[in-house]
Amino acid sequence: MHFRGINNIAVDAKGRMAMPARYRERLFEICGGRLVVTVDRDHCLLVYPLPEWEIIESKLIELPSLNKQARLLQRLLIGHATELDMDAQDRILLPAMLREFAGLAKKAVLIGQGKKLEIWDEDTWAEKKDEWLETVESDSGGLPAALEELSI
Amino acid sequence: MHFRGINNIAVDAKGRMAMPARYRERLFEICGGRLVVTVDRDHCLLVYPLPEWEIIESKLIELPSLNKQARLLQRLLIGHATELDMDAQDRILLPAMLREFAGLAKKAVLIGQGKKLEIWDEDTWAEKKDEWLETVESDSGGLPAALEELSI
DNA sequence: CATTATGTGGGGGAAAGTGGGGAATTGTGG
DNA sequence: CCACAATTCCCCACTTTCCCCCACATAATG
Repeated sequence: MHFRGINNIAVDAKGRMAMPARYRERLFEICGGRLVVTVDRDHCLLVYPLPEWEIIESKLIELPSLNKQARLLQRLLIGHATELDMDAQDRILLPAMLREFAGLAKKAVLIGQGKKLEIWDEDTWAEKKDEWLETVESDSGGLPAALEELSI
Repeated sequence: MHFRGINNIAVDAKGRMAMPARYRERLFEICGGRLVVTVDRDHCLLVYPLPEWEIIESKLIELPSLNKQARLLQRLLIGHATELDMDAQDRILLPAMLREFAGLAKKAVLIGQGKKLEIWDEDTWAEKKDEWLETVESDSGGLPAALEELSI
């Protein structure tokens, strides 16, 4: 049901990216290969099955229009949300603008994250990963309530 | 159903702008190509399908006339609202006054925002985007309740 | 080792985006 | 009311991008 795990992925000169085989069947069931890609504040890309994205989008649209934070999120997330269909070879074409945003060169990494997938530039991912390993240990102050009680 | 995603757009010397192909069919269904363009506080332009605009306009008109903010909004939004039809090539002609308002030069950006579209000058958009990305990270205090619990 | 599944790359046709000439329409001033 | 100017709109031509298709390379399977 959920996406998990990591895949090394090549992005070719045209900006295409093959969807790993293990996701294909499921993606066709869930959404007929219709995906939505958008940006994340950590400079990676988020990939949702279309129906899953629409739930999130609806929540965002319902937010009060005059609120500054709300508009900011709407513009970043909805503004960059691009609907992509998988082609006959089960690839998706990442728009140039989104590739630039995530600093995607030739080598990328696809990360399963539950209801969504994340695409990272390989180097960026490696850096961040090291960074997080340190942060998680030290900083356990100021967590939201739900996190304080989390048992993993 | 909703508008989303980003398009690079050229505004030609006459002030015309091609509507991206993926929106055309839908726009003709919804409103027969009849659009309303107006201004936004953030110096971009807002584009609504006519019926959608009429809902917004009604809400604005119903606001209390003695409230300063309300009058201000009414004058800005209703005052600048211009009805535009798409031409035979699916382009719209942006009035000079609105182009100036948004600082639109040759290169612009069209952003899907749910029920409406936004038109930005390319440079302005890039600046704002960077600004927002920083804001999102640092400032997560003082969010409306609906935002605190948002899971994306 | 043969055979199938999976990833990767590129050529070419179709569609979308862009720009400019000129006709038709509108508005303005005499 | 007419002449002139400005604007708007339609048409055509060019350029760029996208997407379908085929081909091969690499890895997994029996």
